[in-house]
Amino acid sequence: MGHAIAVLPPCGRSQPVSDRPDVASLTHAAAAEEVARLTRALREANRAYYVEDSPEITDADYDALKRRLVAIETRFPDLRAPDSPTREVGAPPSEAFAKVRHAVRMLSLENAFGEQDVRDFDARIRRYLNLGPEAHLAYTAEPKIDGLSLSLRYEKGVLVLAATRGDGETGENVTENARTIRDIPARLTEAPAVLEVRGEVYMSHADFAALNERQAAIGGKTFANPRNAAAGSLRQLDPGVTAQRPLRFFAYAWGELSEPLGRTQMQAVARLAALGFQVNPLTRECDGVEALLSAWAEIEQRRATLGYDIDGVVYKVNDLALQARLGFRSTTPRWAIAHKFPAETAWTRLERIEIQVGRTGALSPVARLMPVTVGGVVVSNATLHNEDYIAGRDAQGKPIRGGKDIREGDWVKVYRAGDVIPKIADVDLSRRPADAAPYRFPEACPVCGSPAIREEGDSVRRCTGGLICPAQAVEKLRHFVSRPAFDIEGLGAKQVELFYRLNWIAEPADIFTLEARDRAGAKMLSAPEAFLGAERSVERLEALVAEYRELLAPLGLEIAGFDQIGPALAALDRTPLAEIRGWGETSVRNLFAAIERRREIGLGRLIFALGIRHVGEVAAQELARHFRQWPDLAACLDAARPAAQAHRRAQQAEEAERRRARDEGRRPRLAEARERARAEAPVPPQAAAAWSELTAIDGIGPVLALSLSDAFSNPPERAAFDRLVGRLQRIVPPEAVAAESPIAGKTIVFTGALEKMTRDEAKARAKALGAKVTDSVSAKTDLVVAGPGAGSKARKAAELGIETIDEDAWLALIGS
DNA sequence: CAGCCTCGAGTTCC
DNA sequence: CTCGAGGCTG
Repeated sequence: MGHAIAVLPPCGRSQPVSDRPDVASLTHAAAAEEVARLTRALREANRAYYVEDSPEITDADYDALKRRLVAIETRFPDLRAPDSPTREVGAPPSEAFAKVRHAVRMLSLENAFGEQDVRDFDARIRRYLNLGPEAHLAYTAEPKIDGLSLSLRYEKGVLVLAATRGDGETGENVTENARTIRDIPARLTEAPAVLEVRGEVYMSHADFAALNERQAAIGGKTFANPRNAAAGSLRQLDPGVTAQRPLRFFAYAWGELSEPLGRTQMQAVARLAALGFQVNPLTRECDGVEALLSAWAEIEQRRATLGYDIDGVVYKVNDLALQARLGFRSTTPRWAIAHKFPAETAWTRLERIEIQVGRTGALSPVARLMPVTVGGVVVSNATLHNEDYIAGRDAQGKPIRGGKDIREGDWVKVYRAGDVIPKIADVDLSRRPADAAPYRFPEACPVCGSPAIREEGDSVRRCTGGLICPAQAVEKLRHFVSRPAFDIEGLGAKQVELFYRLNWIAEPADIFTLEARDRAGAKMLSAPEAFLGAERSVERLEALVAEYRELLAPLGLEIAGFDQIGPALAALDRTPLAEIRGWGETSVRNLFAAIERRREIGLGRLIFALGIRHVGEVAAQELARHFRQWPDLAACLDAARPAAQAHRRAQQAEEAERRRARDEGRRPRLAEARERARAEAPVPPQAAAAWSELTAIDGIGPVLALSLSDAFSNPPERAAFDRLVGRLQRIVPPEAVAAESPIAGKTIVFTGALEKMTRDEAKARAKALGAKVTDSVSAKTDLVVAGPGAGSKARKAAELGIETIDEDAWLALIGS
């Protein structure tokens, strides 16, 4: 069984750090010996990594060694040498936790906020499994604990690894800390050879209150709520501190297993309890959706008396074989959902509305609030989405049902959507100040002053400044260095922003020349005077002085007036980065090494990093898989340009026709308008071919194709791409997906009825195995799976001589 | 052509 | 985490 998408290596296998005795049980002599050994190993690894550029051990192993050394040094402070590899400057505390890959991804859950969502969930599952509305379908219901998820790996019954969820794929190794939690057994008897138990670490209300009292008494920091207290406690560098914190653990799921825990969710949970884990006593089996809803109501009633925080009820399909059939979407299982309790709300005053400018130029209004506690957290900002949201109208200008226009000075009801994002639920009109005026949304970018335009049918107003706009430039850079993009260690959002403001980096390519400029003693991209520009208004000058005062103070430079900004920038320009306050030899060396490492980058990451509108991680990966080489992508886009232009002209013609028709009060003749535009400027065949190659890629439609074409044919933007690519050493094509699967890279068509699985399932399986599923048979089709009742598609396949198999042969082929 | 599903973009707080 | 919208399916 197992819905395990076991493409990732099991965590912690190659590094037997766990075989070594607990730090707590080490003698001083043994510790000293191990410190010497770890120090040697880390030095050697550093040398291999930085000097020879050929890492001898993996990052995870390196982190594991380092983590062990930190633990020993924490227990025996006298063993911490002044030149210990753990003393690297600038490494934030979280770096001390090794990163570990989960053998089986830790997913999040889809949320349901009302009865209807739950009924939709049930209906969707029935549809997917081909079950009628009356068919018996059992679920489980259990309280959703408000803590943090943890994965515990047991090998031969011994706890070898505890990892936080992280991004679901990679978490942090917190084994030493987890060992101090009473509910987490260090050893299990009669456990499977490999067992990954997943559950929630939490703190009870009573323990939380006592902890905060203790913290207050010793002048330590107190926590806002039990969840933060639990998170803060688990992520202590010193396991000794974690041991003092009253953490608890409920088990409710599992990752990699060497043998099944049972046939159903209920059985598996019972087995976890039998193995010695705490499982939530309110977990129960529910027959059908009505039973789920009454379980929800009952658990909500008992919420206040449980003694720990819960934020909803989790429903799961009980039968594990059905869970396996249902499988996963990109980040959530199809067989589970979290039915949330209504969010807590609080009233406060909206002080003012500010506008932020995003990477794509979107102007987003944010409400600055009088700080207020909502659900245990102090909230001082809330999103206002867009212009219409504030005005209380929808995109068509019609008033939103119950919508009110939101004004500065209003009293507003705040809640945290999904317990995270603060939003405004209501406005108290009776308390509105008499002088409150409707908010006027700016029609120019507040950062660069360019016009901010709202395209027809679009809900957001966008700054048209493009790369001219500093806000957009910074946001693009932040996107570039973000985790799913270039992910340069030591160069986070904060740093790129600083470097941008100091004029050391203006575009991605500049990151790769920074070290050379630093060495040459001239990091700035243009002379300080030129960078600061000529005359300005008095207010602008004051703003600049304030901005640079704040920016430069942490670097040890005091700014009193405008005249001092230039010289300060010039002084920084000459000073090697390693000598600037806040930086050190080691952190600078690490930063430059991290930048060097990224001269080799996956094509998908590169495409995503460019920050082209509509092109996210998935589309970028899809493009990379198709083109495999950067020049091929660029060539296709160059070739497709006339077709893209034609597409845009056709769109504009359609739009114009729509407007004309509306004015004249007749029905628009869109096809005609399109046709006319097309006839005026015919598209060369190569361009048409390139355009269809593009739009034939899974997930790439005309909007994405146009956006890509725009980016590549806009000269300044294209030049920036080319400069960046010129600075890279190697662009790595994506790994062929599941190359070992018999259908990898093939194009498959399903036709007729399928009896043993639904069409959705069959498609999902085929995609997971690296195949492309389409629904029309063509010369490009590799395989047709025909069930009973197959008609024209099967005939066409036969005509074209395409391999056609039945459902049983298909099942045999994919091995299930 | 109309729903449905997924992806992309923007946002908050610690 | 949510909303809007792009793309695919029927």
